[in-house]
Amino acid sequence: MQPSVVSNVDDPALVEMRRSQFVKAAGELFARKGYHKTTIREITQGAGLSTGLIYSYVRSKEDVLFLVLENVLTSYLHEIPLALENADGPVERFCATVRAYCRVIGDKPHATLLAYRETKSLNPEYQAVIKRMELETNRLIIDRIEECLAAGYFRPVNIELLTYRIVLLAHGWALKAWRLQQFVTLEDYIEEGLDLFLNALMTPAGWSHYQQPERRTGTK
Amino acid sequence: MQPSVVSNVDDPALVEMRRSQFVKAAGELFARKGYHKTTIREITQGAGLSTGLIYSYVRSKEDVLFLVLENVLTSYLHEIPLALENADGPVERFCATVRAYCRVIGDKPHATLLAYRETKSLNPEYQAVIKRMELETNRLIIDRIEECLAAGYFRPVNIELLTYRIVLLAHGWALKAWRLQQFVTLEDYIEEGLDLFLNALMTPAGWSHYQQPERRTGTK
Amino acid sequence: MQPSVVSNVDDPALVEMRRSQFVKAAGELFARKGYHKTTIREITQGAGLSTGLIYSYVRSKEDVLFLVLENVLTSYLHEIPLALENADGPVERFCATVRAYCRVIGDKPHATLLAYRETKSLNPEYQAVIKRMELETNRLIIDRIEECLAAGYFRPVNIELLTYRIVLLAHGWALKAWRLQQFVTLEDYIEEGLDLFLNALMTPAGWSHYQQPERRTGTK
Amino acid sequence: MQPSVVSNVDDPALVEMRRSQFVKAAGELFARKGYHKTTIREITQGAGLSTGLIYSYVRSKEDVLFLVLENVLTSYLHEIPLALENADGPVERFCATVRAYCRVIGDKPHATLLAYRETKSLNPEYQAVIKRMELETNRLIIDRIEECLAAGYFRPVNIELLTYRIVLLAHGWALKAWRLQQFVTLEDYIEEGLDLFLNALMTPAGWSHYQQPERRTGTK
DNA sequence: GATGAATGAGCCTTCATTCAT
DNA sequence: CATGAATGAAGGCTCATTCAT
Repeated sequence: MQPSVVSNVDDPALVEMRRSQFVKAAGELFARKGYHKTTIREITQGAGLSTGLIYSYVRSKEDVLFLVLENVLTSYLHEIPLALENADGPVERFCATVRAYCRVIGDKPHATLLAYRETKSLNPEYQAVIKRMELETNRLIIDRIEECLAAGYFRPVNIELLTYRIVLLAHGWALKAWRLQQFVTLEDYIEEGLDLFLNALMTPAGWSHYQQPERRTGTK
Repeated sequence: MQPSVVSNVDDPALVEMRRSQFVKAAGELFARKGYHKTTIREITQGAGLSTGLIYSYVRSKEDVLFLVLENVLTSYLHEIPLALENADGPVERFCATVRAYCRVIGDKPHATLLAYRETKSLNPEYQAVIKRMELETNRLIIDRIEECLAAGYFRPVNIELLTYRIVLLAHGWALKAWRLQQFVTLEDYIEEGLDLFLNALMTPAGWSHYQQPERRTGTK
Repeated sequence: MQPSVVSNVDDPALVEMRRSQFVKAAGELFARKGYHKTTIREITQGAGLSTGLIYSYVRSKEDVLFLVLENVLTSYLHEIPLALENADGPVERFCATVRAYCRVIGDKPHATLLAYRETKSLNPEYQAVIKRMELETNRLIIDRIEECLAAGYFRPVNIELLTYRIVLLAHGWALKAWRLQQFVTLEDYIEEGLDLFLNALMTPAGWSHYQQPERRTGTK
Repeated sequence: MQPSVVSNVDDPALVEMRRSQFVKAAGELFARKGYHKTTIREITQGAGLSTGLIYSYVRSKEDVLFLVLENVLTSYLHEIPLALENADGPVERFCATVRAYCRVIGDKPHATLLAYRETKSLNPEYQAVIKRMELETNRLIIDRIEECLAAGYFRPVNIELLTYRIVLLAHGWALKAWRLQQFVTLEDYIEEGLDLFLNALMTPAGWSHYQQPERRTGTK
């Protein structure tokens, strides 16, 4: 991994610690007020440190935004795979991943919103890094789909497109949570969404191997 | 309609014309550089007019953003219903609306991205107006769903939730066009999406009344 | 008299009329909001005319201020001498002039305040004209003092200084009216002030010829 | 004292120093060019500091004006009472205060003129503070008058009114210095003014206790 | 003569960034 | 390493003035 954001300070543990302080404060402020309306002073004050110090750990305000977004994406990359630990078959693993993705986003929808809103405020290089990380996250889903296809449990599909449909299922909650929350819980939103996909995707072989959970809406 | 943005100038035709000039220039700049990085000077130059003039037609830079977003939403509200003119049955009307929604957004994805990115830059009052307009647009879909339900062509569903799934189908294209375009056309994206929903929603009665187009992916 | 403020318009009667419209509106606005916080638009709107028109009767905003101030000073020059019509002896004429001066100012204290506040906003040439007019007004007092001296009714005094003491008596009311009004009427303020001066100035010969009004405070 | 003007900077000594730099520069500029024609850049340059810095010590340009005026009034409040140190009897103390007031104003007439000219440029709250300070200054005079009355050295008078006559004596010099200087010195202006008042005010008891200075104009 | 839309210079204020301590 | 005062470029907005109609 490239040392995308450079620091004046040598001690890596200190760098790590200070950055996480700034990123935490900045994340909250950016989510609430937006990147441009947040000042460096607010960030450093929020972190309980002095104004100038942040420039020992970051070259510019833009770096801070990048670190915040990188942080969000990295957490996805770390947390989603944990869901596979207790999942057995290919379909179960697919479902577990979708649920994990949705829950991770449902857990901090503001972070995802922030990514949608402010990624464009980054320079092209940083944007590219963020996009690359999104693609890495997508891979978590793609791999599950391919497992299901390999097992003959899913019909042939455009894998990339299906992946994005699932990404949009997850992100959709963050994007429209302000309204969706009024008439559905996150868990119901997930299950109904999964149901939709499984019904369209699963082969008979798939169904026979898949232990469906109780609640199902559009059974065939 | 509330005269949400006031003007110094009396002649309504002139107001209309100048505003559309400013809105056009601003829309392009906001989409390319973002709201905050765009200056009033750039907007007025883009419109071929002098710096100060814009303040005869708008009270603040924020007003310009509101007008741009209002303009986008209004165009949706006007253009989507046109698709109903040649659609006969309830399901056909539903499909026509979904297609129209997706195409309207596919036509100017930057406008939709702008709405996602910058609505938060508006004051709460303006945000509320924008949200209300989004709900009005949703109604175009809700009405189609209810027609299908009334005719017994769709199974019982959570209407609001289904509406948002369709909204996300349409918006999803704008949000992820940078990647989706690489492996699917808008039309295929639409049809496959529609297919997914119809398979999950349609009753046998629905199928017997609905003239499916040639291309279908997940046949029953 | 120099045509200090020039106009594009030929018809003198029209010039006179329009100017008085603008001066009236401007006078009120300047007194209320100050010269700099008043806009040309407010003035023209206050006069019920269009923005551009004022520049046919005046070269600049500064000209308007000059006209307003000139107007005030001119009115003093016209109104104060009227008090002499019914005044007989030198002392009576002196007193009548002092009273008239104070009353003229008491009548529109805002105009005098405006002169104190905004004369410095004029260019040096205009300031000089205003000062010259003030000196002309002073002459109305000086002449009265000289009459009393010539008659042997006033002791020898520094005429200019005495004049300014009287000017300050009059202007003082305008300058401090906000407080003075709370514990004295203008008429009492005048009479007590006059009394002060007469006691200090009058010779025995003066007293024997002067019909004192009833009310006197500090009699010897 | 209320912290009417707030500062970003903590160190009180620094705040004090910087403010006095800005106030000094601003005071001169305001007196020469007026408040509105003076720019923040001129003030900061005059203080030898950078443009933005002033906003660490002041919230707005208006604050600067307030500080300048407050500074003037405060200096009156501090300096005038010093005159009492060597003054013995009530009348001596009265005269000393009047002289001190006149001299303080004669020392920096521009400051007093500035107060007359620009107080209205302040918001109502600040105006009220300034007026309150003027009343505090008046108290310095009122107290002297009351001493003289208590001792039976002055005849009964309207104290407030007399106070304002003295205030106007002092301010009058600032207001008309441009002309008065041409035919009288400040000291003569003061003594002649005092003389006028004493002759009108003093009781026989007063005279017998008061050591008149040599120079007297209107002797009894 | 009258109108009012258009111009554009200029000002207050903000805030990312620097650097002396 | 940390602090926070200082810098100065840049942007939103106002408004006197012009000029085509």
